[in-house]
Amino acid sequence: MTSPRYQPAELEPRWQKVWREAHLYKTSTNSEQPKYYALSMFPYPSGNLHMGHVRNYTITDVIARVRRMQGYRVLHPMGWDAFGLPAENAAIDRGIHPARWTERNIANMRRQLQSLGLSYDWEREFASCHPEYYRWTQWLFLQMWQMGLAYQKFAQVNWDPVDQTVLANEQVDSEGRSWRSGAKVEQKLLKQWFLRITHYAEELLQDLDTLTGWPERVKTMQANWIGRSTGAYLEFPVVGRGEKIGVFTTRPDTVFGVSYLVLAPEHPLVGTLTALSQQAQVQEFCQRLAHLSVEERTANDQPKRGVPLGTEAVNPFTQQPVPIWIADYVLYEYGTGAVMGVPAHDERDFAFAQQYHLPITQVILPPGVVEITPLPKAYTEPGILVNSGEFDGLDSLTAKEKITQAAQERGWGEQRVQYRLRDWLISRQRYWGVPIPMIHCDHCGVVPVPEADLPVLLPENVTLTGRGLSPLAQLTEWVQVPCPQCGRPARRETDTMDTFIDSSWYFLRFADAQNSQAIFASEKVNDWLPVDQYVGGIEHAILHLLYSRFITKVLRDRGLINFGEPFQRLLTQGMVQGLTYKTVQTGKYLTSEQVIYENGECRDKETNEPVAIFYEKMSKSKYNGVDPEQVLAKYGADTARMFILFKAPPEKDLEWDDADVEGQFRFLQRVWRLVQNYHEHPPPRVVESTSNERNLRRFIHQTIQAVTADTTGEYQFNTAIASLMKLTNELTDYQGDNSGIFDEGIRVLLTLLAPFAPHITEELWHQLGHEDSIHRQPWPQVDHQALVVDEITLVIQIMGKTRGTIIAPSQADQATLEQLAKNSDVGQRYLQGQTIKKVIYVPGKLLNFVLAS
RNA sequence: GCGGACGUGGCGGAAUUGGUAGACGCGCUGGAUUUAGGUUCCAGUCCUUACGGGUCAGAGUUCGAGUCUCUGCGUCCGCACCA
Repeated sequence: MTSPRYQPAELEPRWQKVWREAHLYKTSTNSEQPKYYALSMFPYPSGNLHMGHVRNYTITDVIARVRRMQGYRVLHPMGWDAFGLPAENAAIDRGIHPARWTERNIANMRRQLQSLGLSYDWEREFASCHPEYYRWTQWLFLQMWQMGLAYQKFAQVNWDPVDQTVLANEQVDSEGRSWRSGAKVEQKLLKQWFLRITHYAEELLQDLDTLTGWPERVKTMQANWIGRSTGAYLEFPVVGRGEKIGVFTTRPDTVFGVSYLVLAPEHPLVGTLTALSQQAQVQEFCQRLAHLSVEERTANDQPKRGVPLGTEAVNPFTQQPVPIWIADYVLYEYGTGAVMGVPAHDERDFAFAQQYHLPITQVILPPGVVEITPLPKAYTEPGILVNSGEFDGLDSLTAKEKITQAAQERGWGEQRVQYRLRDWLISRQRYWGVPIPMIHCDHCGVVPVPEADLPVLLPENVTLTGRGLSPLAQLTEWVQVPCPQCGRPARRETDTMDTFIDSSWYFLRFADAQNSQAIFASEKVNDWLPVDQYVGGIEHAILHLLYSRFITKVLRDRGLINFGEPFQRLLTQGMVQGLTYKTVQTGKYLTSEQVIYENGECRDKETNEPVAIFYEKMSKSKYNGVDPEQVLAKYGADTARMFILFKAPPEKDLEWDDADVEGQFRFLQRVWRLVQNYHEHPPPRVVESTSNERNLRRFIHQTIQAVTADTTGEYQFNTAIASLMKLTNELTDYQGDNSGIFDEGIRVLLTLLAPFAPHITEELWHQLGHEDSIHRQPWPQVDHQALVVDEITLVIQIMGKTRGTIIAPSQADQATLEQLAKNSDVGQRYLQGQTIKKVIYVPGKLLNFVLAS
């Protein structure tokens, strides 16, 4: 009798079809069961799955499958983050309508996902570009408008010259480049829509402490991004005029050391406060700055440049007049857009004062220093106040309080908390996004589209060129509408929303995905949410994860949900890296076919240039990608899943290695053979239990314990699979004299392996004669009786060094064990003629003899 | 500059949280099967002939340190003129 060979290409699609037709992964709504919501970040439908997706979805799938077997009702959905620029660019480049391009991509990626054997409930699928979804995105925007959280203002905004749109601060990297196009971002003054995320700054920061299931570094990044600082708001009256200049400072204790004030060049007071004599110079300075990119302007190593306005303000504490300047190092967007210059105690002010020969007045002495000597650089640490009138002799900490208090009492200022976080700019001058549901009327102003008129449909017939105005603005017929309030002719808003809004609430919609009457039923969302386990890339540490937390709090305050944090546990999976070839000198990326190995060195076939080989994140431009479809075709989904989970722990980067993929394929074949041999040559049945049998049973239950811990506590799928390999080896080597335990071993192995390799386990399960799906089996329970041992290996240490082990009865007491140890070979060798000063006994583990030296 | 994470065989990575360092896999070495290559199976694989020595380096706490503390070195990541 020949056993069938393991052929994933045949059995995987076969089982996928069976599961689909049986609705095996439909979400259970049995409220008797505890709920579990396992979610991967939904993908942008670019057209093809990459390995990063495969890793992300495999991790979440295992978690979902384990919970399902453990008796939870599991929500494990999938959808599409389907608005965005690539669709529009495809339309411009290839003349395909974004909607059709997107639908086609979704169809292909859905097929790819299904071939991975992922246990999604496809009945809850949706795409953010469908009106059934985005009408609720618009509805959400209207709620925020009513709450005063959505507003329009003129602002210096980040303009991406390549994608022809504005960007949020979060979408510009530290080099001043667009997160998407990589183009250097320019500054433009435009009227734009914002969401008032700053209203939640304090809560977004505070609640980070409650997110115990989040990686520390994500929380740190968010905390830094929010950037809370405490200090004082102080006002300096302008000499001879009514205006006052308000500044924010974290160092009110240095206020007696102010030798000038600086406004940001964009500050509205610049115009009125510039003296006639300085007008030409100031104008020229501002114009020069306007031409600089953010990066050029804010580079740290640049000399600080500025111009005096020719007017003065009075320091209320000293009654001394100080000159007012404008300078490039003061940011209009932060604080009040104006600062007090204290050169002695601020590095930037020090550099500026030196350059323009402004006075440097020391008002803080380092602890222990009593005399003022000229400073070589700014002293920025706390210290003792001098030259500060009534506050002399106080330490910085106390002085901060007292001076702020004094300012408050005398009407010069107040205590203030300042955040680095800015409001979220959501206007996009692009087509493929959610139309902002607002109407501009010359008589009524900005008027929201009535809820009954939602959705504001994105018009289909549009010509996309990528140039000029926002595409919607060119559709005169679409733009012209009667005002909902007065009925007179009015214009639609032509900007669309940042696609990050779509993804800031999609996790809520999955709880009630088909609702056509409301954004969702609150009781369903309150039942399923928060997400128990969220899995995605670290690149969203700030963007998506901060926005989602914000929107969740907004909906809570609107009374729609009863929780304030959307994601209980967050797992940020590492990158998938591919083997990369790059020429050493020219830095050119090569394919594996373009290189040749000579004398152990790698060289460019064409130029003979030396080539560096290393691992780097997979990407098309680096020729280091591995196509999931090809891997699936060659080894099948189970092998791909096993490899990805085994090669590295989920948070760490993963180096793709074909040899290791082979290794996983071999392992699955060993499992296959084990089961074939098992039911072809059934071992004889014996009733009595032997020590051999007890050992096997203990091994089986140790494996259950280990795999359960690795898949439900800290996720360590690599060690879970290692345990399954050990069990497989143990069962393969087992010289069976009783079949009952061996049966149990095979059954446990297959059920524990099922979440990782769903197809092969289902096939083998049925080969063993079972009718029901293995994925409906309960998770194996640890029998603690089986873990009990009658003999233990006790470690013998002498002075803390391991010198050997002894086998001892597990019930033996310390005195017995000590005697056994002394009589053992190790004892004879090391303890002869020595004085034992002390014995350390760790029950079940070790005996340590401390000798008199 | 500020903040965070990390440093273990040839490689990816384990180590019940202070108790036999190197599980599991890859690679490699030898052997068996095979006409051969591949597959499969068996044995070995931290260094050292041994005594011993080993978790980036150095110090400390402890009966005992990969694990805790301090110093230094190195790598990676985030933020960066935020007043």
